[in-house]
Amino acid sequence: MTQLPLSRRHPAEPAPDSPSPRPGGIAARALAGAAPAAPETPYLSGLNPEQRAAVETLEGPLLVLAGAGTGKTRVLTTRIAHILATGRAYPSQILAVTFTNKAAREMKDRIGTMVGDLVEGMPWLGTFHAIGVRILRRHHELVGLKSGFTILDTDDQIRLLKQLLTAENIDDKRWPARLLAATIDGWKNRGLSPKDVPAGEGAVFANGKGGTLYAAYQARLKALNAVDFGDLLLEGIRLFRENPDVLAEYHRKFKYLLVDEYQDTNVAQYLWLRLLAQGSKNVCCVGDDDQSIYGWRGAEVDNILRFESDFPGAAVIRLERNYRSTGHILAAASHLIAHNEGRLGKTLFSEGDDGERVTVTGAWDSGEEARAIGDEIEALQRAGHPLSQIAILVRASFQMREFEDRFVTLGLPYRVIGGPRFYERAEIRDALAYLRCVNSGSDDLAFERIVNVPKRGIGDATLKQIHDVARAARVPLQDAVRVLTESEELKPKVRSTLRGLLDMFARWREQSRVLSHTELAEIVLDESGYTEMWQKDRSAEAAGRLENLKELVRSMEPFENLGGFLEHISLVMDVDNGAGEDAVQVMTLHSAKGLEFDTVFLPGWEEGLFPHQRALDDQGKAGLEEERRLAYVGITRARASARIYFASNRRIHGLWNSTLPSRFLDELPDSHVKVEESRGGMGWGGSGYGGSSYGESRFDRAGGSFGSSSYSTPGWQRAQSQREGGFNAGAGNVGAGRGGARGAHGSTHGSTHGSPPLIEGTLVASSTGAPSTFSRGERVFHVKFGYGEITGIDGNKLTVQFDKAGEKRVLETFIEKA
DNA sequence: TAGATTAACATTTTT
DNA sequence: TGTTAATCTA
Repeated sequence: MTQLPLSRRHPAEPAPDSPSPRPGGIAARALAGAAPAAPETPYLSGLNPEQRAAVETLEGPLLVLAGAGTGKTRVLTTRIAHILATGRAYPSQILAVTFTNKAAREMKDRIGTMVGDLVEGMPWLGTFHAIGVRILRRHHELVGLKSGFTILDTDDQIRLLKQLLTAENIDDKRWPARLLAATIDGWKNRGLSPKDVPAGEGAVFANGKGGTLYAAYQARLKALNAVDFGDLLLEGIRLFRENPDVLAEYHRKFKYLLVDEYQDTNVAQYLWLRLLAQGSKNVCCVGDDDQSIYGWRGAEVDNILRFESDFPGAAVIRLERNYRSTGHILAAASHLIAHNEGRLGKTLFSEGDDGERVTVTGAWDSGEEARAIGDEIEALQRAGHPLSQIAILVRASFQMREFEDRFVTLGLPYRVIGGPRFYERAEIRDALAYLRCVNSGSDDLAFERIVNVPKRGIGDATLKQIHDVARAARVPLQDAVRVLTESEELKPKVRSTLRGLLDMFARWREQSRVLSHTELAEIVLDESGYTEMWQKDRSAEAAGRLENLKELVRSMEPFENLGGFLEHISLVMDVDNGAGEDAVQVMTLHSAKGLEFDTVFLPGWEEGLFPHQRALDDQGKAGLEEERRLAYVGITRARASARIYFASNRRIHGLWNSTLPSRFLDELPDSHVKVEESRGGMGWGGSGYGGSSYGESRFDRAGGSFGSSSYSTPGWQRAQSQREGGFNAGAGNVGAGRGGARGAHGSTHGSTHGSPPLIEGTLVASSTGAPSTFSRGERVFHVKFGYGEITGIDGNKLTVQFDKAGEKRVLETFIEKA
C-alpha cells in the first residue's frame, strides 16, 4: 500500500467544536503537505472505476453495494484517506462505525498504512457500541446515569431478570429469564423503549406481564447505575431526541459518516445513524444485501433495501468486479443466490480463470464425510498447500466435533475459530467480578457472583438476607453486608466469613492506590482463594483455567489502570489470539463472513441442517432466503476451490437420522459443478444419495410456496444420473464396507422394489406412480434404526415406529420387510 | 450447604 | 449423545 505523503505530521487539532476546515483551505494545504492532492494521487490509481467513484463521491448520501470480494474494505479505508488527504475534514470529524472490534481494528490498521499516525486522531472509529458508550459517558447526566456507570453483559442481564421474575412471582420454568432477555433485546434492537412496546406484544410474555417486566428491568438498571448493550444505542437515541442542542453539537462535529456492513444494522442502529446523519448528510454505507445473515439477531435487510428512500438524493454504486474467486466458483454462487427474491441484485464477474468447478460429494454418513475431507486435506498438504489457507465451514458448531476427532487421529493441525470466547469463560468472569468489586463498592451483580466463589458457606439463605437488607435500606449489597455483620442476625461463622470478605475488599482498595493493576489482580486472585480453588480442582480443565487466569492478567498490561481495563473488556469480548500458525481453520459459516481461503470445504449440505429446519419453521421463506445467503457466503469465501459435501445419515442428538441432500445443491448450475465420488467408492451411489434423493421430498410438495426447484433442475437431473449409475456400483461395495446388515439392505433394494420409474431423466415420485409395496402395520427393518412397525405411508416415505429409535420418517428404499 | 443425581434440551453470535 | 441446570438428599 502506498504511503500518503501526509503521514509525517499531525496537523494541529481543532478544539472539539471549532469550525471545520474549509475545503482547499489552510488545513488542506497543511494536510496535503508537499504533495498536493492532485487528481492522480497514488492511493487512487490502484482502484477500478467503480471503486474510485465510491471513494470520490464524498458529498451527500452514498450506498456502496459491494459484492463478495469486490474490495469493500479497500474502498472504505481509501475513502477515509481521501477525505483526510484533501483536507475536507480532520481525523476527529469522521465517524466510522463497524460491527465488530475486529473490523474496527482492521480498518484502523489499514488506514494507518495509508495515512500514518493521523489515524490515531480518529476517536470516532469504532463499533456502534463503543461509540455509543463514548457519547453516553459525555452526557450521562442527561439520560439519568451517574458517571462511571457499568455495562452489563448477557450473564448479568439474565441474573438480573431472574431476580425480577422471582420478585414478580412468575414461574421461571414456564417463562425463562433467557427468553425474557431475548425478548427485551429484540425490542431494543427495534428501538423500542418500554413505553413504545405495542401492548399486544408486551402481553405475550408471562400472561401480559412482558411490558411491565421490561419497564421494571429498566428501572433496576437505573438503580444499579448500569446499562446493557441495547441501551448503549437506545439511550443515545433518547439523548439526541430529547436534547437537540446535543445532537446539533454532533452534527457540527461529524463531517463525514461511514458505516461498514450496513446490511447487518438493526432498527436502533439505523435510527441512531439517521439522527447523526441529518447534520452533514455525508453518510456512506457499505454493504451487501446478499450477505445479510444476522436477521435472527435483529439485523434488518430492509435498511439496505430502503436506503435510497431513507436518504433522499442518495447515490448508489455497485461494486461487481470480484477479485477473489475463480469463474466457476463465482458463477455457482451467483446462480444460487439468484434464487432469492428480496434482493437488490448484483452481477458479480471476474476476469480471472474459470478455475476448477465447485465439487459436490456425497458420503454415507458424517463420519465418512470427515474421513473424506481429512484425506483431501492430507493430499493438499502433500502437494504443498498451506493448511492455513484451507477452511472447513459448517452450519452448526456440533458438526465441528467430528472433524476435530478426525484431525486428531490424522495428526493434522487445526484451529477452531469462534466457540466459547475467552471473556465468557467462567473463571475469567469470576476473576473480573472480583476486580469489579474492588473497583466499585456498588457493583451488586459482580458481588453476587463471587460472594460464594470459592465456596465460603454463603448459601441462598444468607444471600436472601443480604438482599432484604439492601432493598430495605436502598444501599448496595456490600453496604448491606456491612450492616449485617455489625448486627446479631447472622450465625457467627457466616458473620466472620463476610466480615473477612469485606476486609479483603477494603485492603485491596487500599493497595490499588500503590500497586499497578496487574499486581493488584494477582494479589486479589491469590488472597481471595480463587487461584487455590482451581489448583485443588482435580478435573481435566483446571490447568487450562489457571492458564487462562494468567492470560487475563497478561492482557491487563497495556491498560493504564483497572478502570480502563474493565471498560475495555465490557465492550471488547474477544481476544487477539495468535493467528499465523499453519493449521486448518474450522469455523461456522457465520464467523467466516469477511474471510477468504484458497480452499473451502462445505460439509453438511442436507435438508434440515442446511437449510436448517429451525430457520424454515420459524421464519418460513425469509428464513430460507437467509440460509441461502449463508450458503452464498460460504461458497464465496473460496478463492480457488470450493468443495461441498453432504451425508446421507447424520447423528443428531445421539440418534441416527437419514437425511436428504440440501435443496441448495439443486440450485447450483450444472455447468459449474462437478459431482465427485466419495473416497472409498460408496459415497454417492452405494451410500445413499441415489437412495435418499429420489422420490418427492416434503419441499417438493410444498413446492409452490417455497419456490423450490422442479425435477428438471440440473441438480436434480444430476442426482438422477448419479443414482442410476452409482447404485449398482455401490451395491458391490455394500457388504464389504458396512457389514451384514447393510448387505441385506442392498439386496432388498434391488430385488424387492427395483428403481422407481424414470421418465426422461425426471423422476416421478412414487406417490404419483407405483404404490408402495409396504402396508401399514407391517414389521420392517432399517440399517440404523433396527426393527419397527409401519404406522404411516406417504408416497415413498414411510413413518415407522421403531422399537428402539422411536418414530421416524424414512425413505422406503432404506427399509426392508422384517 | 454441598455434592449427587436427574431431567431437559440441543442453530447461527456480537456488543 | 453430551451438556447444563435444577432438584434431591445427606
